[in-house]
Amino acid sequence: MSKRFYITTAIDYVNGHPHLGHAYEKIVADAIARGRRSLGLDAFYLTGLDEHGQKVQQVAVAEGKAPQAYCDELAAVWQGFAARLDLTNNDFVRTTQPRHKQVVQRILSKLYAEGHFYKAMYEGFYSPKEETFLTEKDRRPDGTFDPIYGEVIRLQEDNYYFRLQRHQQWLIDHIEQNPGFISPSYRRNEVLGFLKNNTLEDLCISRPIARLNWGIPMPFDPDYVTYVWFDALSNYISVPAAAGDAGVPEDLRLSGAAGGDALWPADIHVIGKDILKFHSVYWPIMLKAMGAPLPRQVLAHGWWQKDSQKIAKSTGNIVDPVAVIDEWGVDAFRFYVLRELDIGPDGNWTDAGFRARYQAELANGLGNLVNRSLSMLKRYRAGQVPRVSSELAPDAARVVAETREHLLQNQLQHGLQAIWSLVNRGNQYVDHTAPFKLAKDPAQAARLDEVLYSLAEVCRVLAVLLWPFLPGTASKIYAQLGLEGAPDKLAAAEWGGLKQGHTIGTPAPLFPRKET
RNA sequence: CGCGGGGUGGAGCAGCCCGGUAGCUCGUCAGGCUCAUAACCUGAAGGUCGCUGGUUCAAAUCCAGCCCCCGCAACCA
Repeated sequence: MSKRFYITTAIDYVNGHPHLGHAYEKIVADAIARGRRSLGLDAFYLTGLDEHGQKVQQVAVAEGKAPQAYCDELAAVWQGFAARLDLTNNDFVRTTQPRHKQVVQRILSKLYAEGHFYKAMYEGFYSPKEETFLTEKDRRPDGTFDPIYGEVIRLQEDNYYFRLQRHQQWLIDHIEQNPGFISPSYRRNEVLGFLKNNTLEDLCISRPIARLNWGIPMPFDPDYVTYVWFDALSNYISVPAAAGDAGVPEDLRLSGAAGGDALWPADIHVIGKDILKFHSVYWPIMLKAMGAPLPRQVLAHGWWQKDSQKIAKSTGNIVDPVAVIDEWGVDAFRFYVLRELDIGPDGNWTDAGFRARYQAELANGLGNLVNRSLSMLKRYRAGQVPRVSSELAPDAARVVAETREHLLQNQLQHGLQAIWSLVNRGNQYVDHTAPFKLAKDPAQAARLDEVLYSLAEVCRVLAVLLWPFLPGTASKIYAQLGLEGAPDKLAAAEWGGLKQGHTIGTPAPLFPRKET
């Protein structure tokens, strides 16, 4: 049995519509997944929705719908969104699916039986309006609470708690001994700092059914449902567990051994920096308690701002990914977010920056290179590929090697930079060799063949390199080259793929310039 | 002393972990070219790398302190 490459995103809370941040995370994970596949691995990409919780229940009721019907409607929106982003997710998990609920209940039963939970009374401030507990830290200096919480009452209730403290030391050791477990490294330091300077408080994992019934029932106590985070985090393992995955502890699997290669443990959990603690503290502890191996890496990305301001629906400072894709195409969107922002730091979306990258790098850079190269081949050689020559082979080989390394390191931004160095090299090459001049001199025919071959082949190599990032564009380049299939294997980037005598298709601008 | 991120030529960023000619895109100026989506290529101007100290033969890069922006602070990617 060997191991497949398994990558996940956070599952999104269904209460609301997709925005830039969601799109970014999904595209990052998709590019990594495609990159791994291009490198020859069998990659499985999971994304999905978190559908339980008070807000869902609340909104559904307000709209006069059953919560499940409400979720079904929005799930269609989110799945459509994934398709618009050109994601290659292999599955789409919804926490209301029977497979997920069954696995979560198995996990709960197991942990309960093994003494990881206890019941205790909680007493504290509670805001019915926001349906949230408040602590002393939420009080303002004068002792009152912010008006957004409405009337704040004192509440007592029994709940189940997950014992965390016993897990603190091994987790610290694990993070210290596995430098790649939390990435980037400054996020790792942040978690270590937290773990070393605080005592973990036990995690409340239940809600009384009287207050919230839209959740997974606690298998050992019908008066409670599972607290959302326990439910949500489990999705990463519930999907493989339901499929009988060989990497999941046997008592958690729903079906017998499915055979084939194991998915679990996950190779990468792509998440936002805001939920780092859940993924690097609570989730590993949950897994340890259930006897499952830990994921290899938690990869935390940053947040987008727009025009240096926080993105907020309330102020209207938003980016609508679907609107951008409608206007500019999905690859332009994917390109901007992947090229603009490295995985980790916060980024800043500006419409001017988007247009600038589109115009300069996509239209004038890549698009123009492909268009002029193929146009000349069409015009001077009737679209017939001349005999193989290799003047640009060293440049291509260098960029292929760099891109391969960057893909392995999940350095998507650097990968695109490397690829564009080849784009620029191609445009420079046209200028230096001036095939349009060679074409006027019959004595230069052999030289013209060399140049035209190198240009066409560079376009082909670029298509292969671009596949993880801009799959639609990569396919278009292949189509314009008259090639069958998808440029989805990096091995195909080896120089000399275009054969003499092959006839290319019809050149057309990949990224039309926009009048602005 | 809550936690974290950032301060690099006009704008936006990379480089900092693993010290050693300050790189990229846009913009500006001057040339070239005409195959191509008026795109492309070449060259130039422009930076005391937030401030102050320290370590070092050498610091944007390591250490200490300070100033200034910005996020987060249990269910928001």
